[in-house]
Amino acid sequence: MSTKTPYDPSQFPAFAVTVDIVILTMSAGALHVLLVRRGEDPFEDFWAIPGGFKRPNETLDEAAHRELREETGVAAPPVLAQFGAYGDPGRDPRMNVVTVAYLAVLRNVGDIEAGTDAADAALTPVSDVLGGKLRLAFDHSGIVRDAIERVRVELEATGIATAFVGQTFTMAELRTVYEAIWGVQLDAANFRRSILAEEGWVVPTGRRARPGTTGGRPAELYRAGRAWSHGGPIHRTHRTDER
Amino acid sequence: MSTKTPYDPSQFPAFAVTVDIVILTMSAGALHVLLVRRGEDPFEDFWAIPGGFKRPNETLDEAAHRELREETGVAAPPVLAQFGAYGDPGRDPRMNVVTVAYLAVLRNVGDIEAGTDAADAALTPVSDVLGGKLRLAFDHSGIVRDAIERVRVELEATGIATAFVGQTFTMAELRTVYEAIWGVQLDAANFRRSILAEEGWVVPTGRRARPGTTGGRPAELYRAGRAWSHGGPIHRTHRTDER
DNA sequence: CGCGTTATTGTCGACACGACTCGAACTATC
DNA sequence: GATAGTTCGAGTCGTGTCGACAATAACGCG
Repeated sequence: MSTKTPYDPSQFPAFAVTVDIVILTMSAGALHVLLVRRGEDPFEDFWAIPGGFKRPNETLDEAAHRELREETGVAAPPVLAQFGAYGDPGRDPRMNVVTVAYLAVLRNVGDIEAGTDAADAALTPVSDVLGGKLRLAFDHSGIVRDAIERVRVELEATGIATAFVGQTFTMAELRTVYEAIWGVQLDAANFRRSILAEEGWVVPTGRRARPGTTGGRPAELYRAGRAWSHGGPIHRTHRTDER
Repeated sequence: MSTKTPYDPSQFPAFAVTVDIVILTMSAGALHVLLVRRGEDPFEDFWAIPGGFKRPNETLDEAAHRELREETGVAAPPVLAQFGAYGDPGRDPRMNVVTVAYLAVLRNVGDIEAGTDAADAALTPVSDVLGGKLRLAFDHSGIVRDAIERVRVELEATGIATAFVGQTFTMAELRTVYEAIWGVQLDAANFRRSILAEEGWVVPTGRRARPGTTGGRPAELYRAGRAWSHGGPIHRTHRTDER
């Protein structure tokens, strides 16, 4: 009723604050998430997303960068953004833990393999997590689900798509990002037009990719220009195999 | 390098976790935020957004509902959604505090006045906060800024607009919400068509509002139907007086 | 060189959106 | 009660976008 809270501020409850990271990347035309296998007691041998305790003298963003660097060796990811906080009582049976979840996007798998132990970490298709095939430790399944939903929205509103492809890329590679994340089929011709209509977002390099083993006309190579913030070129209208 | 963190988990640093709420409502055609005046030492007499400590036996959402009820008396707000976490070192000079920020939307001012002390709380135009006229306690100015940006995005992607108007409303009232939050002018005729085109979102009641003192044809009254989740009817294309 | 494959360019119809106009229904004032 | 002013609802029209589809270009391979 009153503005005075009935809770004594001098006796505030203590929490552990952790930063967990959902690391996404494209592999073989499908969206993958980096998982680590737990070796300790709660949820031992379960797969989990990497994370760790926040230190008092660092910001949340700095903690996320530090954890990502410790896990993968990547110092400057294309995308590393906070997207949610999770603090349900009992989500960690040992103590009261509030975790701040981050979404990271890496360009290719080579970056990940360099910094992590292959036995303890693995790239897993996100469909295994979304479909319930693979149950993660703690509430990490729900956190991954929320991260995917976030990246689906960001894909339409921002230029996050270029974070999934290499420094130079073809239109087909970029289109695969949209198709894999949204689960739709996009017309190649219309996609190309829409991307090029957003002036300055992709810049032609003049070079061409060499065709694959199946032949075909070589595709032009582009590199990412500036990012946009409102109203990207590709909009989510028709949905085919939505999950 | 390795997956083993060099930080000892048994000696994790303790944090206080708070939940702060940016409470938004429409008043006199402009977007307003509810602020409370601090009476205690850090930032005494500064304006701040309401909030309080999270308890170990409640979820973050439950803590937000409890704080909102304590501050305003409102038990079931149309919108109460988490949008960010803030944990910069030194943001609270007393101790290490990580706060989880929530966005609340209330229908009208009457709800607020009932549960709070008028001397300690006030509805303030968000333009005063965004424009830098009013500097809030802690990092609350930035938190409010992020909340406004969030509601601007949600306005385009979801049906959050109806949360700002009453249970029944006219097209002009609903249009005012978009115009105030985006800072644009919308054509009344085209707005009406776009809203009605999204089938089932607003439901005509058959009744009519009585005209104001200036006369005019009485407007039809609508009530909110289902909410949508992707691709609302009104899109942000032209911008006039953007801040 | 012909064929399959892939990338790029072209065309066309449907539809959404913004700018604008006009009629409908009410209040206020003379 | 007639008229002006005001607000809302409905119609029109031109432009631009978007999706579907066809046509052409550039490669590898046999």
